[in-house]
This record gives sequence, structure tokens and C-alpha cells, in this order.
Amino acid sequence: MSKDSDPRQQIKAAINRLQPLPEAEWEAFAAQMTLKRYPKGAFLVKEGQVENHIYFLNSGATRHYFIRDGKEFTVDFQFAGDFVTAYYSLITREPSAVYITVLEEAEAWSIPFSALQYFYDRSKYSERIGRLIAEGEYVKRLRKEMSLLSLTAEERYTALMARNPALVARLSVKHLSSYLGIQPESLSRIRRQFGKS
Amino acid sequence: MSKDSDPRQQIKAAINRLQPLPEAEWEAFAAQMTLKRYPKGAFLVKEGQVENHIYFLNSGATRHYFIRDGKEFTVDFQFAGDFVTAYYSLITREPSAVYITVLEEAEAWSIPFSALQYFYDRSKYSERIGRLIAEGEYVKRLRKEMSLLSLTAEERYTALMARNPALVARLSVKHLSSYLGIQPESLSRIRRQFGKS
DNA sequence: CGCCGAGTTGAACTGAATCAAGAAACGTGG
DNA sequence: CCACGTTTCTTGATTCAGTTCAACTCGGCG
Repeated sequence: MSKDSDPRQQIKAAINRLQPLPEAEWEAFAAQMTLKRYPKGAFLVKEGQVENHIYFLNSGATRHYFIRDGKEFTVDFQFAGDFVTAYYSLITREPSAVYITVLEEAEAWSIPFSALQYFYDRSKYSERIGRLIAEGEYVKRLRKEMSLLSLTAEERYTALMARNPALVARLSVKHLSSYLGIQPESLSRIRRQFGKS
Repeated sequence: MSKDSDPRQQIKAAINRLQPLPEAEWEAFAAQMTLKRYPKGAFLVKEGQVENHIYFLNSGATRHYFIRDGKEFTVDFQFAGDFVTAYYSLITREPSAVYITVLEEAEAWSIPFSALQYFYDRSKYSERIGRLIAEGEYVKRLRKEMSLLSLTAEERYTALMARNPALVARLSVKHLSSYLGIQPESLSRIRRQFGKS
């Protein structure tokens, strides 16, 4: 197997970007990972389950959402190179309020929570990686909160377009609108104004 | 000085609740803290500044807010026993988008970012404390995001009343409404319905 | 006292939701 | 590979939650 096609290469690079790991530690960690395939429509977590894994996406896409009064609200999307987990549940050990579902067939490393705890307890580097991931997640949530607090529907859409046009291009109106806190009809109207780019 | 009136007691307890520190490490950390007083109306950070401190409130209250189009939007409030910092700026080292202002005269420990880095690099325990704080901040942001995404103004108010009535009682209509993403007039009307409790 | 910011109330307005219906895209099985 | 059913997207008409604008009250503080 050539080095380039090693499926571990991608997650190793992602981790080293946060905090380089000594080779032995990386190997010990890698031994705990399992490579899995999830078809479109599969669930990584469902509401009510306690999250016991963290995933790393080699390919594909996933969506975090929750249901209130029968309606879906999307929290976030993940793509190749992202870590994926019902973070709230993983941290608090409470049942998850969110579903994680596969939007595009995904290849992902699955790492059990118990392995995470094991490395947190033994490795300063792991602890730092955990901190950096948590900080990154915080930043994403704060950005979105500020957007929801202070912007109109149209402004939220145009801000997302400016920040991440690839995201907008890749997702359906339905999913995008539920992420922005807008009804699909309204998003459709907003897009019309801009020559739907 | 009796043990109870030692102003370090409160922050020590808060830290030990997250992760007990060996005594020597605690003392080294405590040596980096400075006790300060901030009058009502003072700013801990202003928009545009890079955050270089983390604070711990012994008493008083602070408010995080940002300004968009001349209007204030409140992100969160902190009270005695809370850590306070422009976390986004502290993490990213970018200029802060938020102001932190003192709502009620505050006594706070001020800890420089450089000390934080120093301990992060040397102590596994510090790294864990940092992780746990980041995780806690994430949880708060996610909760608020979900509330803004899926609830009406009235529902957001009643949910906050249910979760944290003390908060609602302590704050002005003006600040509370800017936290909930509602105009003060609308919050006033909402409260009237419930016999303003 | 008298001002001034905060809170309340009313009336009119509006951004976005809802309801409804048709068009386009999708995927599944024959 | 096409036909059919299902879901998604768009568009229009209507409604409504919440904003905006404006006036008045209240309580604290100089």
C-alpha cells in the first residue's frame, strides 16, 4: 500500500496540525481506530442515545440536527477532514438531543470514547488536542449564535455565502434553510433576488 | 487572615472542582493571579483589543455584548464563581468582537494569557482544566444557538425563566431582551402576559 | 424639585411564516 | 431505460409575530 492511499494519513495530518504526537503515541492511538463506511441516510447518533464515539471523516458529509415540534433544525454540517460527534452528549454524558445523519456516503474512522478517556488520562498531548478541538467547536457555535442574534434572514444567507460559498453550493435549500433558521420558501425567495448564483 | 476570608479560596475551589491540582502547582499558578476591583461600567475588554487575560469573578457581574449597526446584542452574563474572558479572542488571538463590561461592581482575579500558556505547556492538569472550561463554554453556546434557532421570542423567555429564574430577576429588561434577541418593548409585552412574576 | 434613562403601552408596519398549488428533480422497480 | 411516485423547489396570496415609532409613566439622583 502506498503512503498516499493509507487511510490513516488524513487523520494523522489533522491531529498533527493541532498538536504533533510522538510516533509511539500516534500508533497506540491509531490502534484504537476502526475504519467504517456509512451509506447515505445512515445515523451516527440518534436523539436519546449517549454518544460513545468520535468520528473523523475521510470522505462524505454529515449533518447535525434536532427536532422540535416535529420540525428539523440543523446545527451544523461536517465534511472530509472534520471530526464528527454529538459533542454535547459526549461531554456531558447525557442523552443526545441531536441526530447525526449521513448526507453523502461517508468513510470515517470511529474512535470509542473509552479510548479518548484513556489517552486523556495518560497523555498531555491528547489533552491538548481535546482542548483545541473544544475551542474550535466553541468558535463555530459563537459565530452562529451571533449571526442568529443580530442578523436578518437575508443577512444570514449573504454572510454565509461570503464566508463559505462552497457550503451553500453543496447543500439543498431544505438543509441550508434549516441551518440558517429560515423556512425553505423564504430562502428560495431570498436566492431569487441574487440571480440564484 | 482566616481561611474563609482568603480571596483565593473561591477560585481554588472552582479549579479543584474541574481538576484537583497538586498543592505546589496551585501555588505556582496562584502567584500569577492579581486581585482587582472593577467599578460598575468599567470594561474588561473592548472591541478591537486582543484578549490577554482570563478573569475569575469573586463577586459582582459582567456582560458580554457586541454592537452591530449601532445596536447592542448581549452574548452572555457572568456572576460570582464564573470565569470571564473574551474567549473567542483569547483562543484565536484576533481582536475581540465583543465588549465585556461590569454590570455590578466586581472583585476579580486577573490571570495573564502568558501564564496560561506557561501552565498549558508544563502541566497536564492545566491542559485538562483548559479543556473542561472550553467544553463548558461550548455547551452554553450550543444551548443558546438551539434556543435562537427553534424557539419563538416568547418561548425563549419562558425557557430562560424555567432554567434560570434568578438570572431573569437580576437583570434589566434592556439587557435581558438584548440577550434573548428581542426588542425591549416586546419583552415587556411578553412579561405582562405572565403577571410579570 | 426637575431631569433623564428605563420601562410600559398603544398603533401602525413589515419581514418572514404559513398555506396552497404547480413544476422540477430524484430514485426505484418494472 | 423509462414510468411513476415521492420529495424538493418555486411562486403566489395571506397572515402574524415581533419591530418600529411615538407618547407617557415611573423611580432614582444631581
